[in-house]
Amino acid sequence: MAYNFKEIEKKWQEKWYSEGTFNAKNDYSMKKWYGLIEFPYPSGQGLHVGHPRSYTALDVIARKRRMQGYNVLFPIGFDAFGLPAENYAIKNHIHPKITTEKNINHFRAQLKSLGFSFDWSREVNTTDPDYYKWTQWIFIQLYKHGLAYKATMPINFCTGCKVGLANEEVVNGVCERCGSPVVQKEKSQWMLKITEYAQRLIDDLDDVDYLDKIKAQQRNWIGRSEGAEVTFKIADSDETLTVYTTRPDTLFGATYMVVAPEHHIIEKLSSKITNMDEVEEYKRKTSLKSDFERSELNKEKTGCEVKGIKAINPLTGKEIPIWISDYVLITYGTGAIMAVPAHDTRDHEFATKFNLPIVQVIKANSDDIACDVQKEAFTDVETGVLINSGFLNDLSVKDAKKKVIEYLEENHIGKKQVNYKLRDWVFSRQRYWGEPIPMVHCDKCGWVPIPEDELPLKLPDIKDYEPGENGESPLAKHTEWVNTTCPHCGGKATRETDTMPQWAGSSWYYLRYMDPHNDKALASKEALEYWSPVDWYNGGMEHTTLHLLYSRFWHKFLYDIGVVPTKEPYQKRTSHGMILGSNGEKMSKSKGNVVNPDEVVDEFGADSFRVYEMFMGPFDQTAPWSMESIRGCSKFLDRVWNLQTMLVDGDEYSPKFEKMMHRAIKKVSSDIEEMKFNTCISTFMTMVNEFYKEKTINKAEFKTFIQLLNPFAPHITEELNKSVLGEKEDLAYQKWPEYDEAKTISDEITLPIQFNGKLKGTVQIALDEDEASVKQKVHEAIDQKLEGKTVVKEIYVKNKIYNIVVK
RNA sequence: GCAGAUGUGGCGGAAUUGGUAGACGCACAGGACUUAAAAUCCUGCGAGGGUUAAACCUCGUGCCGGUUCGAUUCCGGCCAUCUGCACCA
Repeated sequence: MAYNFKEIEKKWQEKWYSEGTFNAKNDYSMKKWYGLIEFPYPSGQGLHVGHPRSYTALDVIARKRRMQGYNVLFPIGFDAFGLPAENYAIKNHIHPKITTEKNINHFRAQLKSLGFSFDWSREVNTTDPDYYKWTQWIFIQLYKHGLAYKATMPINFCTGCKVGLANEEVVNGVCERCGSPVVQKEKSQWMLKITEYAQRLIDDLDDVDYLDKIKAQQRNWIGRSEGAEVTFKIADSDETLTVYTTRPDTLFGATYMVVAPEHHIIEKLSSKITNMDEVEEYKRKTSLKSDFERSELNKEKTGCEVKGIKAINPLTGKEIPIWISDYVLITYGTGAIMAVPAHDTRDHEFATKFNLPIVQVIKANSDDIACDVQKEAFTDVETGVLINSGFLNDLSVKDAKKKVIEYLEENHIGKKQVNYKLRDWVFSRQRYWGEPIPMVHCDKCGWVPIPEDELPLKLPDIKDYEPGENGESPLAKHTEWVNTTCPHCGGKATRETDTMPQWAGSSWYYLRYMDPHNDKALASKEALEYWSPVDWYNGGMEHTTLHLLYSRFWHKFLYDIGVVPTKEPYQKRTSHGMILGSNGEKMSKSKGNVVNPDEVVDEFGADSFRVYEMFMGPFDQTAPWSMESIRGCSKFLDRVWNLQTMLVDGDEYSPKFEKMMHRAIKKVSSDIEEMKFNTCISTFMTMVNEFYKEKTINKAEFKTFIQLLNPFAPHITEELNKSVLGEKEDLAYQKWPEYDEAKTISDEITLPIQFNGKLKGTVQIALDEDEASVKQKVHEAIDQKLEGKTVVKEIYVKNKIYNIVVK
């Protein structure tokens, strides 16, 4: 007898969502739990089967928390600004607002069909002016506190379409749409000073419960390094060139310098440079490459000597040549390096190619370690000792670093410097479908934020979303919107026409959920105090270095200005693995391996879908989709449904199942906390197999079983609770089952016996049986196999194993 | 290239974190039920050898080496795959 999931699931969903069963309560005296999933971008393709993996996982936890008596906030919303909607609009001439609304309606219906316990009364949408009013408000606060500034930054510029492109739209250096070459074009952009928070973003990781791999990736991305800045004089000039190095100890070995092709020194000294044509040509070639291509190590090094100018090594006093090369990035450090080919792999490669001198200044402290620096750079920091380095000779690398920095500081030619790989956040987009940046430019007053009581600055309703000429935003064409008056002096002024990146809205959405309809503040003080921080945030590993870091940055800023009560937004962060197509590749239309969740729900039901996604593999690892395997989960739920045919009376667990029941409660309770959902499901399956084997289950066992299963398969279990057990109260808020530790422990143990670590037999012993007695039993069981062997040693690990070392 | 992860039967995976490798599921095979099929229920299922059947023996967790009474688990070195790299979200 199969259960009618179509009817049953629909019935419960209608009840839940019309009654608001799962809405958070406004009773701030209750203990709270705030669970968060990354709100989706409502794409035209609809929900991906990957979305429900994360949502089901946190839904399971949220449902368990309600049963544990928490006031649960488990909200949902839509991150709806973005490129795809805009590109669709350009192609099909449908306003992004319309497609976005349509897509959200589709997503909402899909999400409801899966029975997630979201609080739909708090739904947010980043494109709603009532929402982005506060995104703009935060930007203005950032500006007022000096954390938003204008800088000239390169954008990808398509030489064919004459428009700015996102990185994603650049494929192998050409425009995705027209195939024309893409170049880097300088443009004045809004930047956010995330680097000001770099140290705190590292330090405060100690106070949060993130997976270690997430912390590691954030730390590496921020990339703190300690070193020195050293200033090199340019011969016959007042100009200087400052470099950043993590190896100031090798300064005596600096035989040339390399600057990024964009470095300002080139312009400043252009009159002295004798091969400007060559330099310009190299710069032009570089502008075709991304930073990513430029930093690839295995590619052949390229470069060009800047002739006519020389730098002076401040320690040796020698003149050294200056080169430009694209492996030096303008965005890191000072955009210039001192090259020590003897002790840096990249410098060595470069020096070898262009025949530059290699001077050894460090040797190994042991003759056993080979180091022919003409052949290969010697980079070992631990075993190195300084040579050919004047006052640094015979020091270890560590001591030499210290001493040379002291020297540099005393002589005002350098200083100790901490550097971060993290760069400031380019916050401007030359696009239509984003939050307008609420700034006005006045010739007299400069940049002026619009008054806060005029927020939101609404995105004008335009029809031509085509990017403007020369990489301008589409908004730039709408002069009636652009031209305005200066809020400061009342004179003529123009609006900023760039919009914000999609990251803006998602950097603070978790705050809005706490009080989504507030029109006086982004959320009330009381709501922020009660709900902060998010207790558990789950999302993809791919968001670790961008979204997660950006939102931590914004949160810390809001903390600094007294808006939020906690230093960190998220107390705990976990991640889910991607779901791949059945061929083990990423799902994509072109590969034809996309699974539509609607079809799966239609064929197997929401509960089967949810159980399968939890069962398919370890939660934080990628897993391929399998239509065959989901059938197994659907079969499992049929077997659960049919347990009712073997149901007997009983208020307590029967002796034959008692241990299994207590163990199951213990295991499922802790596995959910550890996100080991796959082993929860296998526990349920094993239990059902046991009930089938005995062809009986009593009411007490049945009740506990459906309670444990409820967070995973809420519809079928609520139905069984009502129709079979006749309960009036839904499972959703019933108390989570408890177990008795004493009843999970066996008093008898099957003890494995090994010879040299290999299993040779087993023996039954009592729990904590004394060793002499165990030894006797083991030898009774195994002695015949010991014939002809010499016992060297016997090892007994209490209640675990008995190993006999034999010869 | 840099950074983070992963590698166990035909397949997805489990293993109390150093202690019986392969739980649970899929696929497959056999049986029961049925006129029959589907569904359902029951049984078997790492490889090789061995036995009428068992017992039993050997090998086996990407590869090479190490530590240990004992290694999927710890250490060193390789190889392969996946994810991110700042304007996709």
